Amino acid sequence: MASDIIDELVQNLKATKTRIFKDREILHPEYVPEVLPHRENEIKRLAEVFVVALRGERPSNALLYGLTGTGKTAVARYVVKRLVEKASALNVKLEQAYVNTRKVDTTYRVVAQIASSIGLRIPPTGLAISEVYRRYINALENWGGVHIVILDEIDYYVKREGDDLLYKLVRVNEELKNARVALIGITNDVNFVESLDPRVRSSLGEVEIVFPPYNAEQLFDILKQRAEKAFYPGTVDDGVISFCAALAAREHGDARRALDLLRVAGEIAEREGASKVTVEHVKKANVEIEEGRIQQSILSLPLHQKLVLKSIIEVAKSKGNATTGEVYLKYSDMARNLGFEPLTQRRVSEIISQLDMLGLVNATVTSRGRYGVTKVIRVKPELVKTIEELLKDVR
DNA sequence: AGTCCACCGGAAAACATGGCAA
DNA sequence: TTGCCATGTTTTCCGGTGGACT
Repeated sequence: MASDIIDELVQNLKATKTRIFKDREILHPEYVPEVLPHRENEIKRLAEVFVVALRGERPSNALLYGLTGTGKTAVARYVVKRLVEKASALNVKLEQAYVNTRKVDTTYRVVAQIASSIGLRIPPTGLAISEVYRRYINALENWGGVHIVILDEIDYYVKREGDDLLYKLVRVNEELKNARVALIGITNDVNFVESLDPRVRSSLGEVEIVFPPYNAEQLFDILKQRAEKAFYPGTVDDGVISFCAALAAREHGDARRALDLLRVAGEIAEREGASKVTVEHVKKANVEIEEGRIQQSILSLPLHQKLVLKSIIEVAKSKGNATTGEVYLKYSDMARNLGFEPLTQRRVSEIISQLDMLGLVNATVTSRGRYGVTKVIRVKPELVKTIEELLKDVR
């Protein structure tokens, strides 16, 4: 029985596998293409600054700004990758470290990851940060090359952990005799720089490069270029591509978004066994991306978060909205019925804020005068069903 | 003009876990 | 083994607050 289903899927896979995608990887956000259209100026500026690394000198630090999906990361990785290739051809000691400080989110782990790119293994925990730091500097000194460190999304990091690490990294060269460290900071938040210690700012931002958003035509070129490699000829018309470009251009020219749309549209087309990707597929992709994001975030919620969300739904269903106090009562009940000790209201309040940030509910602090200040929580009606369904049997 | 509600949200500290080094 | 460390979650404590109500 079950094997029939599997057989069928495997049949489908064989039948459709090669029809639309030639190489799906090309559309993945991580992929760094050989050519970056409409970023020639940025590439040139960054390369001009960093090329001195090939002489073993320390390049100026650079700071790249721009909204999400404007090619900051791609440009940085592209330039550095090319330089490292050149360096090994010229026998120059040059290495790169790339850290996304939103994913790798503590000082310890950031330093550990930077260090690992010059072959230094740091245990996942157990050491004092100062010790990790010392080991990195020693390793650098023994190695004696130029280390280019790309810190992606540093605004997130600095908001959480402060700028101590940046301060140290920026001044690390003072402690080094043989080796050099150069930084490339990447941020989405233009105001972020203001919040930095002035000394860090001036030295991290020795060179600043601003990435303007792409417009629809530029997005079209980017998609077109990738689509030619990712899809078989004749499976994706220009009309489809420009539709993706237009949708993404509406969202401040986010190229990542555009690529996602195109990739998911292709996947849908493939699933449906269509021979071409159509505008309809793109529309479906647009919906699917959003729904998938929501489902994903609900299902991956920890138990208490789920209970809180469930309580919100139940309270809001009868009244239209809910307040922290009401939700807390409901939640405490629920937790006790299931045999758990409820968390404190302070904590639940925080959980509600998190749910808000995930976009699952809408919580705004509102003063109701005589009746106190509280979060008024609302849930989008179209989400209620989905959430109820997904949280039906939380235990 | 002042009161006072019902929370907010920052800060610190407790607690739990997991790991290193010697 | 013992002592130290990082990290993540939650609790404890508490000053702060916008505006309806008196």
